[in-house]
This record gives sequence, C-alpha cells and structure tokens, in this order.
Amino acid sequence: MALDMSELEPVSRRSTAEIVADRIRTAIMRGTFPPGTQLGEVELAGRLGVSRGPLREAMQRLVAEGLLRSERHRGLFVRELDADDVRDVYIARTAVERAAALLVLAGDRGAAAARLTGALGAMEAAARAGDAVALADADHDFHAELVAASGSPRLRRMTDALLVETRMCLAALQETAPPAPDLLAEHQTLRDAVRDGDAHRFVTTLEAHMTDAVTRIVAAMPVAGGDLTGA
Amino acid sequence: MALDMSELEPVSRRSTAEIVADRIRTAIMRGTFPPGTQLGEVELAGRLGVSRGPLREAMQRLVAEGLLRSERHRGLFVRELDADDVRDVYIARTAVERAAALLVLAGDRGAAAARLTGALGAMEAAARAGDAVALADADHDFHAELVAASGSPRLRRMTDALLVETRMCLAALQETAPPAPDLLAEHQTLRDAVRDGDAHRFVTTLEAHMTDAVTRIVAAMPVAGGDLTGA
DNA sequence: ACGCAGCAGATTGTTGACAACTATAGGAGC
DNA sequence: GCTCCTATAGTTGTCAACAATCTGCTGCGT
Repeated sequence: MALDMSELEPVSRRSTAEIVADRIRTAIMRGTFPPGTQLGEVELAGRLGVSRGPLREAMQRLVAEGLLRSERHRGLFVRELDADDVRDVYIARTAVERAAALLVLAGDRGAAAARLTGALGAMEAAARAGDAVALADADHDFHAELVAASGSPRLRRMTDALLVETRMCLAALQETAPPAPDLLAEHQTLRDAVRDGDAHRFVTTLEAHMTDAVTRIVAAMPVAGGDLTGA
Repeated sequence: MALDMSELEPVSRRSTAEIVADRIRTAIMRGTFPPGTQLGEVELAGRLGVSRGPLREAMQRLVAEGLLRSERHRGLFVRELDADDVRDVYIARTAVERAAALLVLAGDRGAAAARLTGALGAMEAAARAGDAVALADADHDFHAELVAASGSPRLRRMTDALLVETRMCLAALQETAPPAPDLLAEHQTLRDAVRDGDAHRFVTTLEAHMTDAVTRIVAAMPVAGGDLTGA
C-alpha cells in the first residue's frame, strides 16, 4: 500500500459544499434517503450544522452528478431509478471498466493485481461472515480499485458516480442477495485475468458479470407501471 | 428529424443555476475564459445579472464537471489541461463513444446514419467555406449525435462533458488546423461503418481518429515545464 | 353533492450584508 | 541592502431576512 500522507495535508482545503455533498451522497448510497424522498433544505441544513447557502451549493453538485432531481419551486428529490436506468448504469460501467482494464493491462499489472487481491480478501471475509452490506462495500471497492489502478482521473470520476447509482439500486431492493460464491469466483477470475494480462478473458467475464447483475436486479424490481390493466 | 416540441415546454423549468452554468460552460468552451484565468464572483454575477448565490451554485456544478478548480479562500480558476489531461480525455472519449456505437449498431442503424449524415453535411459546408470554428462545431455535433443516437443518458452526459474539455484544448491552441479532407474522410468512414453495421471497422477507425487527434494536439501544446534549463 | 375561487401555510429562490481569509505593498529593524 | 513584520485592500465563505411560488384547505355558489 501507499504511504499515508493524510497528516501532512491542510485541514480545511476541501470546501464546505464538497463535504456536505459527500455526506448526502453516502446517505443516498446507503439508502438512508430512499429514491423519491424530498430533501427539505432547512431540515438538512439544520441537521448538518450549516446554513442553506452551502447546502444549496452541495445540492447543485449532486444534481450535476445525476443523483438528485430538481423541480423548480417544488423541491429536490432523490432520483428514482427504473429498469432502463439500471440497464444504462451497467452499460456505462461496462464501457468505463473495460477501458480501465485495458489501460491496466498495458501498465503495471502486478501492482494492480495486488490491489485487487486486497479487495478480494475483504470480499471473502464478508462472505464468510455473512455480512451482506460489507460484501457490497467490498464489491464496490474492488471495482473502484480496478479503475483507480488505470491512472485515468476521468474514468475514475465516472466510475465513482456510477458506483453510487449501483448502490442506490441495491439499497432500494433491500439486499438482493446475490449468491456469494459465484460473485467471489467471478471477481477472482477478473483478478486473474489482470494478473495474466488476458484481455479477452477479462472483457468476457466482465460483460457476463454485468449482464448477470442487470437481470438479477431488474427481476427483483417492482414493475414500473405496476397496474394490471389491459393496456 | 424529430418534432420540435419546444413551444409546449414550460418557460422557466430550468433553474437559474443551470442557465448560468450553461452560459459559463460555453464561454469556457469557446475560449472566452482561457485556462488559468480566475473567475471573480462579483464581476461575473454583475455581468450575468444575477446575485452571487445562484452564481456560486452554478460554479459548484462546473467544479463537479471538472471544468473549474476551486481553491478555498482564493478563488475559482479555469482548469488548465496538460498533455496527460489531453490523453485522458481522449481515452475516456474512446471508451464512451465505442460503447455508444455498439449500442447504435444493435439498434436502428438507419436512423443513426441519417443523423450522422446531417452532421457530415455541416462539416463539408464548413470545410468548403474554410470556417475553422464552424468545422469544430460540426465535428462536435457529429460525435454528440453519435452518442445521443445510442439512447443512453449516461453516455450522453459523459460525452457532453468530455466534448467541452476537447473544445477547451482546441481553443487554447488557437485553431490547430487539422487537415480538413482527412478529417472529413475519417468521419465519413465512421458514418459508413454505422450504416453497414461494421463494428470492427468502426472501432478501428475511431481509435485511429482519437490517437491522431491526441498526437496532433500534444505536439502543438506548449511544453509543461517549458524552461530550457539543464534539468 | 359537486366544483371552483380564494386563502393560509410552508417551501424554495434571491438578495444584501457581515465575517474570515489571502495577497500585496510599505516601512521598520538588522 | 536585505529581511521580516504590519496594515490594507480585495477576495471568498457564510448567514439571516425578504420575495415569489406551490400545495392543501375552507367556504361559497350552483
């Protein structure tokens, strides 16, 4: 692992809006604010100990990321994701992670494989402990590490946003319970493909991994226009 | 082309921050604010006829998009792009546009090819007229249309941001003057590949197109640490 | 009973002023 | 002459109050 230089960094270099945005983002990710809920400005500002000004700035940031939906003079709502959104998230993730993996394969594969192995260890531990949320965290970290290892800031930023949306889906579905052994095996295959420099195997496994996740999530989703009328 | 339903849309559905962000984004794109310039809040707010509140919200949005760099208690600066950034932008663009093209090839190729042909017409007209900025606009539109035709909102949003950064590079270089005939031929090849459903040809041409652009831009860039000292 | 005008409550959008911080220019001391 | 300290100007960060708008309810008229 890299050195921990956090002690040397200035304390308050991050703006208040950024900190507030991070807090709300994780809250949305964890399912604290289910999709569709309205976020009142005064209540959130009071709860976070800031005024409405910085909070509104943070909200605009989240709107730009696609996590919130803003209706003028009506309020801010947590974005609701339908089946098409789930498909779209995974299409984008596949595109970005594929590109990241190709960059990794052209670079330092050993270091990347080591980082992925670390994330794999966390997944195994979570799976053994039967901790579903920890498993989701480790899964999240695995893919984040993969893209981070590519060294591309833009792919990294895109993935961060997409992973948050992924967690939103999972949180809304209240633990879709993917079969842990299969999940582990697939990620192990990805790690091995990175280690061995096998691009074709990686891409094939990744695409299968993504389409599997989509079908599982979409199947567990409540039907969009859930009425049983003939139309 | 699709129907023009703009008359039916509500007048002020877009928030002020969004409008302001669009204005500043295009200004940065067009090179009105060169990279590195500080954007004073009071001056911008006065020029746009809004107060500092909405303007700061718009700024946060642009910071989230990666167009601005915020230094606490010091100000907002237009992001400066070095050679690594150029490479990164084109890596991300290649990843996104490749995925978009594969979606298009799996969908309505004819409609997509028609939209691309329209953008190609604008490129030809601009090339004939020798209008470099119009050519850049048409080039921009071509790639935007391609990704829009994929029907993926997320790929669309990513491309919008990446294309703005692309224009930033070009504007900073004061018309890098790519050979117009070659540019036209490459885009024609891309259109034909979409029309014929030739995925391999499309990807190959796209990658060549991107790497060409990178080498051309990087070569025309001022050297990062442009001192001639021995180090 | 049903529908609609008008009102009350709450929420968002905007503004101007105040506080905190940074950078620069000038002068005192060595 | 050079360095360091200080005052000052200009910037950003934050806040509380004001204005505009939407929603739900009440009461009247048909």
